[in-house]
Amino acid sequence: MEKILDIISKKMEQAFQDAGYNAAYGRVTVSNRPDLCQYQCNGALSAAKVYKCAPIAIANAVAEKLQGEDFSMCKAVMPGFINLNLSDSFLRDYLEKMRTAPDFGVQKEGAGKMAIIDYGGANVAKPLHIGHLRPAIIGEALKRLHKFMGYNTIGDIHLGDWGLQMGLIIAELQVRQPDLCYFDPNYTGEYPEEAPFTLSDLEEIYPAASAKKDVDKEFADRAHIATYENQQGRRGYRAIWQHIMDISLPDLRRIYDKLDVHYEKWLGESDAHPYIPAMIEDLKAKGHAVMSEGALVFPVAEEGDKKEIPPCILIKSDGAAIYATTDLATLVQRMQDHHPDKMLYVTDKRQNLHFEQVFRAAKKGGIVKAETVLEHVGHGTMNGADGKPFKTRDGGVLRLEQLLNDMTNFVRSKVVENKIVAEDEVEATTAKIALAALKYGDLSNQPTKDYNFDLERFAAFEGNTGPYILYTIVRIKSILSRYGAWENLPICLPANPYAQELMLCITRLGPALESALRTSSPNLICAYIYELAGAVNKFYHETRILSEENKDLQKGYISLIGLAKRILEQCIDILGFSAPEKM
RNA sequence: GCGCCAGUAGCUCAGCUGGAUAGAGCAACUGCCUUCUAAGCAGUAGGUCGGGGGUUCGAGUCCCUCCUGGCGUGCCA
Repeated sequence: MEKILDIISKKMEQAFQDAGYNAAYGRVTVSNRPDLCQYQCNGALSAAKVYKCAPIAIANAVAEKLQGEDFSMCKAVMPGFINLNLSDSFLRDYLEKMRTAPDFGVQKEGAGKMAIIDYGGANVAKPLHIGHLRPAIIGEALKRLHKFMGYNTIGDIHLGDWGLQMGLIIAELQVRQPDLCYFDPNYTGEYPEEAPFTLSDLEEIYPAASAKKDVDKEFADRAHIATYENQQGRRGYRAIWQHIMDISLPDLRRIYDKLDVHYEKWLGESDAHPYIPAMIEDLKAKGHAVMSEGALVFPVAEEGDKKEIPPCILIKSDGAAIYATTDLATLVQRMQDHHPDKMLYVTDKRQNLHFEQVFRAAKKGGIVKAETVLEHVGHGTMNGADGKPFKTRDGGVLRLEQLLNDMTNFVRSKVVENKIVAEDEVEATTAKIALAALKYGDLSNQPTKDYNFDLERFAAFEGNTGPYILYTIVRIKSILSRYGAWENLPICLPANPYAQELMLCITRLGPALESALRTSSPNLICAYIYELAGAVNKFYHETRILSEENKDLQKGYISLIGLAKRILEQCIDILGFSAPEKM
């Protein structure tokens, strides 16, 4: 469906033209003075400069040309604004079309296109911690948004399973259990099916090894060698690597499931490895890859750079591949397998330069097409309530699962206190509210900004929070279930100002989703549904629905809140959570 | 040094391509439940938009400069 702003802008542009002015001045925007009008056009003010006459004269001339039954008001006011109100019938008809159209008539700009969203970035052998929350939540929301907007989507977790951390674990394991067959270069038999370590062993080994490499240079060297040898396919190391994968992945999946975050592809850096040699040869042949300071690099600096862009390092001086190498090889793989039109990387914003380098190399090297969209969605850091980096009491990093448990426990106590749901529904309801609190709390911030995590504020049952949105939906559900069949009732004319405001708010769905997509900003969806929920609650408060005696009017009311409910549910589904029946 | 980002109410943040009176939430205070879930609604109070210049009829928004904080800046990811 065409957006209202586009419809009335066209009419306004025509009116400018009819009045003898450039049509480009006719752009209409949502009013910033809702007390005066619904929509406004400021074009006469800018036009006045060019045509050298009073803005109000232009506004008057244009307003006179702009007539039609779509408007209940079209008025020029000082100093030269043109204020517009839609007619009630236009509004009703537009909403009725939204109600009956698939996906509310939102324009599917991604139709026929493929988008790959790379988010998560979990490392195997390391427990998920709070640093993994944002990419998971933001990435999942962006993926669902793309899907809703018509894209074919693939979410890829892009595991960290190939870098130095694997070498560190291998090296540390050798220190602890030097006699294992994996370390015997002459061993030719089958390796045991059972790993010589457990999940909790791994979770202890990695941080220990990581700390050791900073103080023990000899150990660090061994870890680098192990990294390289593993990448080269040393049998025993690959067997250990497989054990690590087999132990880690189910646990990662378990926690992502709890977050309602799901990946179509569980590929990692290791999967890109087979693509590296040919890619390197190709880049060498094209003259892009050159030796510098002992490493093979791809210079990506360009004229006009404001700062010095270091070259993209392809092969380190010790022979091993690096992050940039696997990212480029992953692009080769993705282009071959899926031919994506767009790829989004959701990671910490501090990796911005890295992606700038990789993207430049990918374009210059012909790995992706010139028109392939590559975007780094760099997110900020989640800090503690005090604004400082989030630490546990003993100074460690808080596990993601612990964070989720804390939130769940907090919410459960409130759910129990409220006594609205039956005892056997407490857990399911709690889980939904906790997830909404956590995700909405995160997603309502701009992705790029750091924010402070405050459990009590996020889970607060009032204000701009996930629970507030859920509560609004639950209230509507309650009315609809008492009313009965509501799905096929037509929208009626706006019978009161609250209904009108709600209807106007509903029409802004499409633009809200579009700008969220365009700027990769799920927070715009949050802002939209907060506004919509507010409009619903005001309407709810001011309008008796179930006791309305005019049955046609009542049908219209029911239809209206039914539409609002469907939109709210669609939006929170994009954000990655859902509403309970009661709360 | 260079580059990027941020600085808006006591706190946490919105503010779309410059436009009419800078908006929410929390905290504070005040009303509204015998009536569809008060996890709600309505209201009061609170701001020289980091400082200073400039462009413009008009600047939180654009340009310059300074201050403060964070981050990045070739072999980690």
